[in-house]
Amino acid sequence: MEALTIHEAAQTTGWSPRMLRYVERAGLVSARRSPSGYRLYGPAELQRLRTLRELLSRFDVGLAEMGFARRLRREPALRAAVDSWLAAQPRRPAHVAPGDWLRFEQDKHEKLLAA
Amino acid sequence: MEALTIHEAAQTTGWSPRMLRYVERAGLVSARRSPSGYRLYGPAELQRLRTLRELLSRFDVGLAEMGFARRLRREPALRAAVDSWLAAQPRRPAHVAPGDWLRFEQDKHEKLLAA
DNA sequence: CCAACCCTACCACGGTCGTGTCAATGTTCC
DNA sequence: GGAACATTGACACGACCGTGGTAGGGTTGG
Repeated sequence: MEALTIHEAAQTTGWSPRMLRYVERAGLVSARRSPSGYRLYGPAELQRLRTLRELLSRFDVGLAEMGFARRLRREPALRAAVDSWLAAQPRRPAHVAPGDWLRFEQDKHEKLLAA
Repeated sequence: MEALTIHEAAQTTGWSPRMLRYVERAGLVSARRSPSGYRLYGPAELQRLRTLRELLSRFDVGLAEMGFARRLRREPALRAAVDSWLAAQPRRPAHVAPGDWLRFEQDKHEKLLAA
């Protein structure tokens, strides 16, 4: 089985060994461990590390923000609350009376936060 | 027209005036301005401030994280990249051969990042 | 056995977040 | 016109983020 040590994985992915450990602690890319506790990076992890790196630099996003995105996708209640809060913001549709729109969104919030 | 000054809005929403200005600069809740430049908070803004406060404390989320969620929803390319990266993570379905699953996700990433 | 690697656990340091306070200046209202 | 508010800008400060380093101790392989 082809598996790279943390230093080798760093070389081929553009991260530093230090950052690979940090990325793992951030819950984004974990490596399996050898019997003695060494991190072992397989092709899947290497690919994930490369695309992660590309994503972060292309959009100027941080690891913490990726962590929050991950949280959004595994906590449906959080996602629903955030989504509905944000949905109530933008240019409200002109064909809905402002009062009605507001009441609609308020109700939605009450229901969601009551859960 | 019923509109509160920043101090009054603070009282009834649980924020401090300082934080109301901060929230505005974070792009989350803006107040319209009086002719002389004073912020004027209407019922809609007050409601949004209250629900925002509830959301943040209930889920232990920060303003910056809400800002990122907002970014996710208004930058489809970012959202697609983040979503697809995260989608490739969890326990991969056992009925798909690991190699195939990996290649599938890699292809998806290449297509998305090439856009 | 020894060099070269790995582990965790710390210290450091500039940057941002969340918050308060203070200063200098303009507005409202009695 | 003076008290009580508003504005922006700055300084401060503890907490966390991203990153590097170092230290003390285990593992691997020639």
